[in-house]
Amino acid sequence: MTRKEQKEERRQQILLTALELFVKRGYHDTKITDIAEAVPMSTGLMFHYFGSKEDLLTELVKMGMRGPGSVEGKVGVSPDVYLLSFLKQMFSFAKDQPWVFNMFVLMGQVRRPGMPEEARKLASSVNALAPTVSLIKKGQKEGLFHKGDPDTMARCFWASVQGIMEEMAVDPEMKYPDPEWIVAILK
Amino acid sequence: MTRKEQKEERRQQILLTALELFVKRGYHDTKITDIAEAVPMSTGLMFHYFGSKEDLLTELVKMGMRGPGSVEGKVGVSPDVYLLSFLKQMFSFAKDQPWVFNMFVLMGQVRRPGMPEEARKLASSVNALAPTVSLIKKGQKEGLFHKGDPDTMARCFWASVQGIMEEMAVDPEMKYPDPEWIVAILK
DNA sequence: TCGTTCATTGAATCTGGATTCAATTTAACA
DNA sequence: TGTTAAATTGAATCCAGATTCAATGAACGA
Repeated sequence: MTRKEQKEERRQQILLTALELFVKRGYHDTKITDIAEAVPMSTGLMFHYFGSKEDLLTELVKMGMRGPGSVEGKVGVSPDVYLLSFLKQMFSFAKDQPWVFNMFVLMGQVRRPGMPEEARKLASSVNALAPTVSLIKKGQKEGLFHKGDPDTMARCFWASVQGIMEEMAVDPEMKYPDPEWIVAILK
Repeated sequence: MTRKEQKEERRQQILLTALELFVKRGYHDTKITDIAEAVPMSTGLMFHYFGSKEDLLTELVKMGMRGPGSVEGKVGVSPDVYLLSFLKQMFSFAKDQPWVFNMFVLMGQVRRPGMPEEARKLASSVNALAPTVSLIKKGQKEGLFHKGDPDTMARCFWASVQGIMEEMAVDPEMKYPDPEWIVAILK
């Protein structure tokens, strides 16, 4: 089955390359040709591995959904510490595992208007908010977080994180922010 | 000169319509046809007013640059209060002057990769950060804000604001966040 | 070694929109 | 009212990319 493994590896190669380009240049400005060139591989061959540019994006989203992404919150860990460590980990990924970081950014971007419907719906279907909402409620009960609608707070929190991560993705020069700052939105 | 005024008004009409659509659906997914239909006006006529879709975007950016946008910080007002009132104002604009709000969001979006170069460079040229940076330094001196690189802090602050505003722009249902939460990033 | 299947290429299509344009209508102004 | 510039239309054209495809090469099993 070396043949099949070979193919799977090539697929992965394309996915990773596309991920990087999509995040760096934006989906619409990344031509199939650009990805092919970066892999590298002929343009036509891209379609041997993925049915279309949209499919490629969709696959990335699916990959992102399988990933470690979610914020579940373990019992016994206080909510603020938990979110903090999540952010810390994500920032550290930015260094040694850029693809995890990029994936996070992409997942956020795909939800925005103007992105292909299928991928968009998929990405929007994972309600990443829910776990955070209950984490926030818990935090409020414990007096760790300030008052306010937990749902709105959760959205603000992630919207901020998304904004900051995108800033970082676009400008690798940018210094890493202190995760504490971001969690402060809830405190 | 009624003729000229008439034309200017029509131009404005197009700009406002485009602004709304660009923010709601995204630049790439908004076809010239969509704008024309929304104005309403024939497709061809659009090019009587603007040379191209990119020009239209560029004009919007120029308009945004003339606007009230900047955060200057008056002497005598403490930095945190100042930023707070800026956010409050922006949120209230979301209700009665959506175009101001949308413009703010657009200016942020245009800086991102994948947007037309000309508009992108233009929008990036206004260093909106500088005033905030000095505001932050001042705030730190007064002990209002926490320690940290002022530049990074400013970028995080605005990236968060941008993220949250986009969230609001996409989902008008969303409840308004308390501006205090956002300024908390700096405290 | 031979045939078969999968990988690969890149030039030729195809297509969604942006853009153009010749023709038509409108309305300011003499 | 006639003249003329400006507004307007929408169908035809153009073009950047995505997508297809016939041809070629490489590797595997019998």
